[in-house]
Amino acid sequence: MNRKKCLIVCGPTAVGKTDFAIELALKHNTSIISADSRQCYRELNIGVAKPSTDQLESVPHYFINSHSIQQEVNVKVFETYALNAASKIFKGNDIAVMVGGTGLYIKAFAEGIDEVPEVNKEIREQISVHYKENGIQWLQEELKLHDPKFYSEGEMENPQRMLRALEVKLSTGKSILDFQSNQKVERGFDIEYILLDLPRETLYQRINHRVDIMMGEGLLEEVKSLYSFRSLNALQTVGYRELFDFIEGKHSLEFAIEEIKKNTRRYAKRQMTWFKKFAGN
RNA sequence: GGUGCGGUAGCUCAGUCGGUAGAGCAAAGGACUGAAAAUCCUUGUGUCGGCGGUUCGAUCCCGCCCCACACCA
Repeated sequence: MNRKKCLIVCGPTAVGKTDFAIELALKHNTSIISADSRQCYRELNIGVAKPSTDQLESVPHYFINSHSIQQEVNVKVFETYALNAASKIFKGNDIAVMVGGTGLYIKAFAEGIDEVPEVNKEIREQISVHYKENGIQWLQEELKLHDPKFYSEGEMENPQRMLRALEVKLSTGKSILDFQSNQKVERGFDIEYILLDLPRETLYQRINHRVDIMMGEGLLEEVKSLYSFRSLNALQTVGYRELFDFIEGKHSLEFAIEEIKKNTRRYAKRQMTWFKKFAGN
């Protein structure tokens, strides 16, 4: 029996991953698993640069429009979903195509992510409330008290990591660091990375241009229609946050658009640090 | 034409009572185990507008010139 293979197309935003992956999937007569933490939401469209309707009809896609912004989607959800999708695809194909820009999701799919028991929802909520009221200093004190291992080894200036560390410790009694094995799992299929890249200047021009196109397509109207959901994780997204600020009168539309471009460029830069590592393997 | 105020890092500016300079933003590099388009870390040499003068030494003081802004004509 043939060994199955997943081709993972990665690269910074606006580099041309979508078109490339469609061609690749058509060539192998297979399906695509998206590894994008925002395109999975059906309520998000213009701002997340989804494949076109035609493209979605030409190749079956997984993890596009598969969730609602009101659902909790995270790296574990993605890992489970993507592995399931891959096994479905491999029933009829030797090749699967994955494409996306979310480095952590790709890593979880390719190398696995350690199992951590569900955290207690109430604990999570309480921690969140306390943090909002008392700031990072409170988190530092709590971790010093409850999770000295994380306090000495973890990222003690990074609220998101600290929030997670604290909720895990208080829910399970163990430090999050003790759940982390740093072992890659064996997936039972081969993985080949295809890194798409462009000169920085060209990429930045494409990003700036794409933002203008999104505005022309009605991004502002889409954002307005989602305003009441602005506090959801799914809406902590470049292109949406900046326009929420504009809607609230914090700055002009021109400024918001420049911010979207800038934040997209920064995002692309962060993506590259993930993909350089993948491509190096 | 005259007067005033400026010309310092890509941008906005601070500063050096004369010993060749530093913040914010931008930018670059990096990290990443249930928010990841998130979150966090690191990185600051630039003819201190030009040419002269004074001085051991000038970005700083003096002179002239150029440029910008404001006001007066």
